[in-house]
Amino acid sequence: MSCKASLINFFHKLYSFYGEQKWWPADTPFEVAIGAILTQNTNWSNVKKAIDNLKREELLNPQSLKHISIERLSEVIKPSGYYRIKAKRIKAFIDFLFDYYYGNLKIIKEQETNNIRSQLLSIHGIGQETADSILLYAFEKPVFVVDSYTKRVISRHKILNYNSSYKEFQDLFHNELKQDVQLYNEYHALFVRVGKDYCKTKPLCDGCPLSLDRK
DNA sequence: GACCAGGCACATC
DNA sequence: GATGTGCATGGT
Repeated sequence: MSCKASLINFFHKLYSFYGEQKWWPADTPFEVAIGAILTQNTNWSNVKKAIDNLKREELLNPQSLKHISIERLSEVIKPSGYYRIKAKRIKAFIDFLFDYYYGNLKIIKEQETNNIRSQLLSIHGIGQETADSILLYAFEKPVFVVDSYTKRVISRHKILNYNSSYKEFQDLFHNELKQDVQLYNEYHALFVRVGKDYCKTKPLCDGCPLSLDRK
């Protein structure tokens, strides 16, 4: 089928239009994981404020987050929105980290990808997109991250229905593209970039590098 | 003031 | 399995 050509073609169009995105914007894998939780249904500019707060308070490390109260954590991450829920989710992640891995992310990375994924999914507040973001951007595993922008673009091009499952979208990319961490890294980041610019009200409208009107 | 943003869990049918 | 709802801030 022509999906292979289409998907890699989309990638090249986006890449030549926007260039390298240099994701994930974080200094450490741990920061990626916390950022992945904070960015759930939230603009990154708000997440950045929360992360800056955590850094300023010297809280952006497993030990500090293990000992901080959930109330205090809520206040620090407030700008990211949904702060009460996200504080619980971060705590659940930290508990997992200390219950099974001595608070050390490096130990997790050595395991098989699907094994890590199911462990992440068992943590309260970590769903498929958050788990896959951590797998790809923190652990550098070749897992394609599907987000709302991805679904909009793919469904607008009538490759899949918008209501298709997460797995169906992910399988599309896994099957049609080579399993390549750098490719998946850049591709997802480019979807987010093009989504921010063009997908708000009129996805793939005039001027968008993936516009339906230009071939 | 309305609308949106790099989701997820939970209730209900 | 599908659908609806609560969660919340800050930018446009």
